[in-house]
Amino acid sequence: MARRKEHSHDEIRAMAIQAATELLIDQGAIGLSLRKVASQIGYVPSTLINIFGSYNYLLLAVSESTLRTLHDRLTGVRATDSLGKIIAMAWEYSQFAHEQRQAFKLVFELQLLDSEPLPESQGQLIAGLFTLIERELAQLFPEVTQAQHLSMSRVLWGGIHGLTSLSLDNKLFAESLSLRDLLESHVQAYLQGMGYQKELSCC
Amino acid sequence: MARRKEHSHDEIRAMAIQAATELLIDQGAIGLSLRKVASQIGYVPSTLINIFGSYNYLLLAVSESTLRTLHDRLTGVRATDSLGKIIAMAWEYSQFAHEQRQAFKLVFELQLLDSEPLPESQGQLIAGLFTLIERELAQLFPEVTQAQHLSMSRVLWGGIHGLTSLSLDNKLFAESLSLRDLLESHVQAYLQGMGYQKELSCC
DNA sequence: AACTTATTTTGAACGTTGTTTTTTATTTTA
DNA sequence: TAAAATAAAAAACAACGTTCAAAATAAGTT
Repeated sequence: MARRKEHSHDEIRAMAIQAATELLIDQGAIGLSLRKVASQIGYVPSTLINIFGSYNYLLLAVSESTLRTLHDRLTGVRATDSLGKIIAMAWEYSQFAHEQRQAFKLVFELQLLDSEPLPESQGQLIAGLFTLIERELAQLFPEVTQAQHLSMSRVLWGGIHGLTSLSLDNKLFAESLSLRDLLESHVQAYLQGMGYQKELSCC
Repeated sequence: MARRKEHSHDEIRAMAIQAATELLIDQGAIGLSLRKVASQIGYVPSTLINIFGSYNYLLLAVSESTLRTLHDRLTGVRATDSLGKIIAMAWEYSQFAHEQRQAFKLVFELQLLDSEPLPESQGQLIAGLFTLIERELAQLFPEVTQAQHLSMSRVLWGGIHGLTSLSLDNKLFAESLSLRDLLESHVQAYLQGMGYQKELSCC
């Protein structure tokens, strides 16, 4: 058979990504498969393989879509000062992770084969998350080099990501502690340790 | 057929865990399967299912073994002071993760079904990692409550784990920065921000 | 010692997976 | 209109985890 031409390839791409995301949300990662996605949108496995290249690349497209949504959520965060903004973004990051648990985990747990190189777009999307923090750091530490902004943004985001990931799998083993407080403690104390003083005249 | 009785169940358990670990090391997570583990040790898939309960539980046993090794590595760390010890353990943690990349990822990415409850032993093993840091925090902050030691240990370990995980997947996007420096910056600055002063008389 | 009963490993079967290859139907081109 | 190119579907394939009935050994009984 051939070319029903009801939908273009780009349309099929979008349909597949959406169907996969929905399956991921209400069936979990275990309930997601190429065949289910295909049947969900009225197509057949081999058609999706032709379009995406492989099942892994379909999952990568889902991951990319998730990252875009996350990035949009983070740019929407507002706060009065840069410190508050970093803390608010940290909280937004963890909230998103909990709301879209399976999709979030997919982003960081999907592993491609050696024959499936990671597209640069995916890397740029993650790097874009770091940039959001670097911008605020430039405000907080105008006297410091950009290389140090880079370093600090990695440490900050690494901690935010680690706390979020562990919390997501209930591996913090501290029921009495709230994730929000942990995130705030991390950001606040690290920046303080790096020399940040909240409009404070001291010594 | 039955009861070759060449090996006890415990022996088969150990053989399977070791074979799985070896497959994991030199074939990657993709090259690991119940059937391969079985054939590697001269048994058959259903035998391993009888013993472990499911393939997932076999993987959980591998994860447990990995956690034990990691814990042993961390307890072997020596340093002159508590701050140095935390930093050294952070570095040891990340080194182990890179050396046993696939096994390390398995620990945090294995997801059980709802019908497969997580054994308490697994939780206690992870909690045991936090305890190692709590002990040092008690030395550094003798005046502070245990609840705060708990909180600080989570923040510290969350950051260490996050930086390590991102580095493991090349998702830090900062080739110029060394993981070691990032870990040290994290631990040092956070503790400083929390009030730690390295034998310094100030103000 | 022979027979019966349990026990335990196995082999075959099942349903599902991603992927490859072949077939078939449609569209485009000559 | 006929031939060539194209694209979707169907079928086949190999591998997976799991289940289940059969088979072979061990243990227990007479």
